[in-house]
Amino acid sequence: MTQQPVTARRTPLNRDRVLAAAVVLADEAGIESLSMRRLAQELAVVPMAIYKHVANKEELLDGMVDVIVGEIGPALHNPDWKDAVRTRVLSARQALLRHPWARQAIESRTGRTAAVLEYMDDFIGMFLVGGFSVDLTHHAMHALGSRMWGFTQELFDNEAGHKSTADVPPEVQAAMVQDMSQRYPNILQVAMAARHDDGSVVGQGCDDQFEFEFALDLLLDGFERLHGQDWTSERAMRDRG
Amino acid sequence: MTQQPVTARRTPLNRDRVLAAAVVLADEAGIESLSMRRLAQELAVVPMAIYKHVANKEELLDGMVDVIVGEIGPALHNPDWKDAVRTRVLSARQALLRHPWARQAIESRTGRTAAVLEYMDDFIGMFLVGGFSVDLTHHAMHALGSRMWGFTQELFDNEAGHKSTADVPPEVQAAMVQDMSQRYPNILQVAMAARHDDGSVVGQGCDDQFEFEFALDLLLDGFERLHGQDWTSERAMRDRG
DNA sequence: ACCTGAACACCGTTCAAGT
DNA sequence: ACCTGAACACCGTTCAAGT
Repeated sequence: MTQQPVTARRTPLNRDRVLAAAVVLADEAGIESLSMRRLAQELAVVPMAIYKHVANKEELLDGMVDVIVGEIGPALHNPDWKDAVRTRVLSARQALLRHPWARQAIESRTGRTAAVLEYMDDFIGMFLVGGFSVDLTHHAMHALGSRMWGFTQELFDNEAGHKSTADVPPEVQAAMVQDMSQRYPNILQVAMAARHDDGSVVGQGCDDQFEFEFALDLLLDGFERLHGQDWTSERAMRDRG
Repeated sequence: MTQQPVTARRTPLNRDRVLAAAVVLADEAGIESLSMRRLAQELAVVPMAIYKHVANKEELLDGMVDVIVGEIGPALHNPDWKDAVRTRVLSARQALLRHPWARQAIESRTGRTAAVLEYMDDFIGMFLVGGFSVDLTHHAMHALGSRMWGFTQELFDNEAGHKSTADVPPEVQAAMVQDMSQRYPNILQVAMAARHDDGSVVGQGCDDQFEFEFALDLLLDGFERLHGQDWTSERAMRDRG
């Protein structure tokens, strides 16, 4: 029997199929490998066919971010704002962790799509339902910044590259530590203090999830304190001078 | 008299001249316009000549980040850690604001150059000199995240594009607000509450510097509190369960 | 040994020629 | 009217041929 043509050939292209394929391609080959031409190839389609469903590459990336936002759990209608916000941020983080490229994509977007605006609107709603003033909510959103999307700037690269310090000869590793301790004594101290299970050097073994929650809770506790004392930006600006 | 050849022709190329030209080009034409070929043209040099001074484009970007880091004021040797950190972060912010592309460049770098490591080492030193435990310092650095470099994720795009809401007809603006108030009522509330001098809509009129300092101080106050109660990550993890 | 033009293997997107 | 091949105007980087 003859081989069936790939499904991509049979079912007609549509926006969702384009976006889904783009997400898979970015997941598997990395965002730097995502090109209109490569994507078309993956869809078994001529490059220009994609332009029927997204205006250009920018719109493709917007759509991909929308897909990720769609994977974030819904906002809880919960009077306990702290729990609601915390839960949703950690849900966003889970979605982000499934798609390593998403962080960079979100950072690079300048405009905001409808899906993103909806997410933010819901997010703001959690503070307001929790009794926050519009004023404090505004500044809290700014303070959360990218943590609203479940990510933080990493201190050190923990991407591919040094997944295994095992294949570096121990004497070379020792020399590196020696060198680091002279050049960057403070970094070394901090790196050594961070628990590590594998005896590796910098940027390893520190628990990203713990770091994320540490910073998140620090901010949430701060918001709670300000909320409790009826903080207003006007008063804060007066106090500052 | 004959025109002198451009200085670029006469003084031989070196790494610093290449980096300086790249910074100027990115400042003036935007980071998206910075290509090896365009940079070569700006230096009145054949494209391949640049490769004598930087291995590839990645290294060029690394070097450009180093230039910006070099513009940040030195760390203060100040027992008042809070003042020292605050001052330096705001100095970093000034440097960043002079080079709009720098934020994206820093975010995109995975490895860390010597200049960046030095900056971080100095930065850590401010906490240690201030009496912080290595443990708390570690987590504080993570919590600061990109704020260490003087930037935060913007909530809304305030780049070029809507510098003047003036040229949008008022009836169109009114219709947009009407539409927003139905779709994204919470965003609209927050946007309206943010003071604005110019009667514009979303993302305008909110004082970025105030927002930055608000979040920074919230974190610094949090660090101070934890420091005062001899916080340790071990205890925090035990408490969390 | 050093320098560099041409070439290679790509891009995103336009456009006119085909059905 | 729709689709698409070829073309355009770029990329970063390799490499061999020139000095």
